[in-house]
Amino acid sequence: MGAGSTDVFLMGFNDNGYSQAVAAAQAEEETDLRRGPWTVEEDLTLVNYITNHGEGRWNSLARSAGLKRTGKSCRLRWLNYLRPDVRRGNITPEEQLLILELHSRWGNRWSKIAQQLPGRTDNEIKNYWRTRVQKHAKQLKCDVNSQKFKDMMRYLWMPRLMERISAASADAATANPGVSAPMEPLQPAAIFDHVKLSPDNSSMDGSWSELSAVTDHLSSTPVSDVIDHCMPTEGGNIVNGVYGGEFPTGQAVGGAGGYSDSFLSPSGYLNQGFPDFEQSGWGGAGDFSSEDLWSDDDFCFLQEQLQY
DNA sequence: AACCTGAACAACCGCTGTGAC
DNA sequence: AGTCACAGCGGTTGTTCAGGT
Repeated sequence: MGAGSTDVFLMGFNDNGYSQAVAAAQAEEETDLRRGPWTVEEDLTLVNYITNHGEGRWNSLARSAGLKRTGKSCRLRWLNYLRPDVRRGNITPEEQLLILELHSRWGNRWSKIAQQLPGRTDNEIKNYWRTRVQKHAKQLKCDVNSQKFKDMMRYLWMPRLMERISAASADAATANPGVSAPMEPLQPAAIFDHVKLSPDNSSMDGSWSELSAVTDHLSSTPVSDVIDHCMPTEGGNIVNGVYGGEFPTGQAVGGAGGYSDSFLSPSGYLNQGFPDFEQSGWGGAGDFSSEDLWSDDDFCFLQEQLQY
């Protein structure tokens, strides 16, 4: 069936006067639309059709391709699974770091966050957040949206990820001098440099270069030092768990001065030192599983800190 | 071996924004 | 200006599977 005849075929479906929900329900009754997991045959049909005709006009596409699916279902299947550039597999530490950072800035704007992670879908990032990140919050008995947990991510989790990325990068360079590591992990600072900000991101206060400087500093600094020194002074300046774009770059890179040792106000729950994460099972450099971010010991320590 | 539980992922649902008419 | 279809987004639910008991 050519495109022309398709258009003629579709004409009868336009302007039918029903609301979307009613139309969808009716269509489902009349055409016995399929639901649930996609079969291999359906996948092939969809891929073949899009290869030949392109994507878009999903309701039309579904009918024209002969799929007993709603347009929404076809779109979702294509975008989240069948698209050639979809990346499968574990979320890398670099990606985790970026997700954490972007979520702290944008909240549950999954599609916006996904745009910064090539090949990752909003659904995948959303699932990652719900299953991994929220799990940690639950284990720590604090709300994922609480300041406590946000601070925890920003000052414990993210620096730790940066360390792991740097360590893995260094290991790869040592093991294979002159040969690129298979993963070619980005340096922490580079991760943020690679984020392409659209014009509407001007609300981020132009802080990415500053953030890069900070991440540079963090990645070359032991975690305990980070915890001790990376808190901004002048009232903390932490808004909604992020630095609000006012991180004093020069002071951060300079190290001495500019940051309060009192660390987290008002409770100071993280200013009492830091456990030896290497020894307590956070996994060594190069352990890139998405698990092992927190060991049991880590949780015990953190839970103690959170009892205030 | 059977059952239970929870993690991970896929898919659906409801709502909103947008463009065409 | 109002209505409609559609695309897209975020929240939620369903399914599968691995690990534990």
